[in-house]
Amino acid sequence: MIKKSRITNKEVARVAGVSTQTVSRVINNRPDVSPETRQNVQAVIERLGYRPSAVARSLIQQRSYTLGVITAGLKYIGPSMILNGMTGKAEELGYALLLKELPRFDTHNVEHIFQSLIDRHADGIIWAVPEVGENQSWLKQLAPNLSVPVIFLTSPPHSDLPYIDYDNYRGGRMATQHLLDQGFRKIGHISGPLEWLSARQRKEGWQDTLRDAGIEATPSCWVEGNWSQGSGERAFRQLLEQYPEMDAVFVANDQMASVILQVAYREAIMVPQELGVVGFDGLVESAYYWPPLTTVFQDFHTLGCTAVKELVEIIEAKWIGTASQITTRLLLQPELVIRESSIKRG
Amino acid sequence: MIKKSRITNKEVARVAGVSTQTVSRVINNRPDVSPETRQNVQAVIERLGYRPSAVARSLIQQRSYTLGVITAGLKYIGPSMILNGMTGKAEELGYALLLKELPRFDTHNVEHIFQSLIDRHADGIIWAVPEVGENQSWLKQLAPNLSVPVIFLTSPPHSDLPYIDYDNYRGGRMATQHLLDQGFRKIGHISGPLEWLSARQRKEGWQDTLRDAGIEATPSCWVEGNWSQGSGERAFRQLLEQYPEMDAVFVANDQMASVILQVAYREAIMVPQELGVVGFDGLVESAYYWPPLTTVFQDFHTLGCTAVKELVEIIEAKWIGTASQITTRLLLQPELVIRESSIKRG
DNA sequence: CTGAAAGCGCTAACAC
DNA sequence: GTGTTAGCGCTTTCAG
Repeated sequence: MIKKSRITNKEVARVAGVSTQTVSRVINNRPDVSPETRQNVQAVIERLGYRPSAVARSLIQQRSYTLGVITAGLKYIGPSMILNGMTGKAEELGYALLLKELPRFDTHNVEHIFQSLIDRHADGIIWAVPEVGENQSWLKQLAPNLSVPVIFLTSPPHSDLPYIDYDNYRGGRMATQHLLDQGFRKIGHISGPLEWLSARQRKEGWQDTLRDAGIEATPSCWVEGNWSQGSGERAFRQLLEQYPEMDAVFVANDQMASVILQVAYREAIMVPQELGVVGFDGLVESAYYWPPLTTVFQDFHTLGCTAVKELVEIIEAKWIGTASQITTRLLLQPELVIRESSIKRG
Repeated sequence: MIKKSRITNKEVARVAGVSTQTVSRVINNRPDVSPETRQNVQAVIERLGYRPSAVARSLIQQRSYTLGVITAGLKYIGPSMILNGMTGKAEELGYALLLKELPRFDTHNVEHIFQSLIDRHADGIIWAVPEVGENQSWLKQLAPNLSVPVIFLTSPPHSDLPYIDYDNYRGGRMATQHLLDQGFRKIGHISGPLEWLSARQRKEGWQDTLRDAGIEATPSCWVEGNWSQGSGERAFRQLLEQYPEMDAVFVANDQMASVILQVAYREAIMVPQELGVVGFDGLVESAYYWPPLTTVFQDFHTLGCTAVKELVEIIEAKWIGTASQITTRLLLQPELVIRESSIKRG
């Protein structure tokens, strides 16, 4: 039962006729309380609907069981699926989540965001913002000086900070290799904005795989998009023009790929016969595009789960005094989901 | 600058040679401090990188400047866009967000979720979970007994609790009326799952509008989907069968509508000439469907903003002692976005 | 204008 | 087993 006003330890103690200390022992399941006393106190707690104040506890224990999450772009599905994974795991592990969202992906001044999380005694912080432009370089200097552990959800920061991410480079390679395996040779690319590390990595994967196959990726083979549908259409039309012999295209995300499928359809370019298409991200809807889209699947939900799990491990280790040397560095492997858009039929 | 270990008020006081009280006055911008003292203390604060503990403050002030948010289905775009709106407004108003997500939309036992928020001294709670089945009836009994204000992001709870939502019923009417205006007469409907209040409301809007136009919506005119693409396809095929004379369809969300457009295309059903289509939600991608989809737009971002704004107003009013009678009840009006999928050409 | 004392709600450390 | 004392970091009295 939830009570209108806050019941305190003291009141419980008074009603139960014991000291606040004993009440404390009971709510913390300490062994050194006699069964009768425990039962009695327990009963009073239930009757009064007493709940210990997490705030007071945080203050005395110097632990809040709270994780700070810094994200950006919640209006896109990727970041929110990551968050979705985090909430579940956090709940499971008994941590609450304090959420902050940057106004833009490339927001620069984020020190006050960290501050506000630390002011609230967050036990650890998850930086779930993609690396765009220079938005991380200075951050990487800041992070080691923080009093709480931070884990990055972005590719290798070229430092010794803990991180977890999907291997975008390998994803790019997988997509391209798959198209090569299908017999496509003139493989174009529509990238994300190159200020994004992940866009660069996907593009490099494409480029290197072609090179390994003895094919050179000239500048006319690719166009830069900005992840959005609109940019996908523009990029595709430009690519058709500057690379007319193209027989397949690796698109850096599914949203742009969806538009490309539609434009191709309208322009009577047969997919996959005349144009193989592979996307990236593995959005649920990509299975319903026409034709169904082959894509590189990243499990954002798991990414979020894992981030929380790892961070909590670091926190607890630090707490127990175990080597705080748990420097998590995980590069998760994406998965190629093969559908019709890339299967060259006989 | 961020410091590795927490600097306390006391330390600042010691270094500055004043009492902790004076430090407190300075950080709270109280007028009763001499300019010199203030400057001196200010300098020490900067130098030491002192930041007051929000936790200690919460404890003494009985206010945490924290809002609890209970959401569900973050892996879908709607809930996350709402959240996106909340983070911005909360930041602006100086509140932090404590995030909880229900494992499922129809999670029943949520008392412990409220508890955990209250344990952490949230100043108010936003219930951003759609009404599904009976998941709210008992909640509405609980809410008035809570020690903190709660605001609902769902349609009229038939009680006196504050809420904000989009008018789903009117949205359904707008969509249907628009199709009628375009000269369509046999207007079918693919609804969301009817355990959802919003699905029922949209359907009712469709039904009533048809009735007002002297058209009866028989059971064969509609099929129930479950919001997903897959269900959309199934529902559409069934509807084609049981309502072959249908000349337009109002689909309860854009995701299902997108699949319907594709199926129609493949089956050589011309949209909009042979079949007018209107969706619901106003997803960004609906503008890129083929043909571009007419849809009922709800601004989720604004919904989230407004929720935070209203809740904070209630909180501050309560704090100032102003009539806690600010019972917010807002039904926002959705907006019809007309695109090609519903324009009957000459 | 400034400081001393008290206490928010809880728990660690030590008595008994 | 249980109570007492002290104090987490801050702010609200109330003196001076």
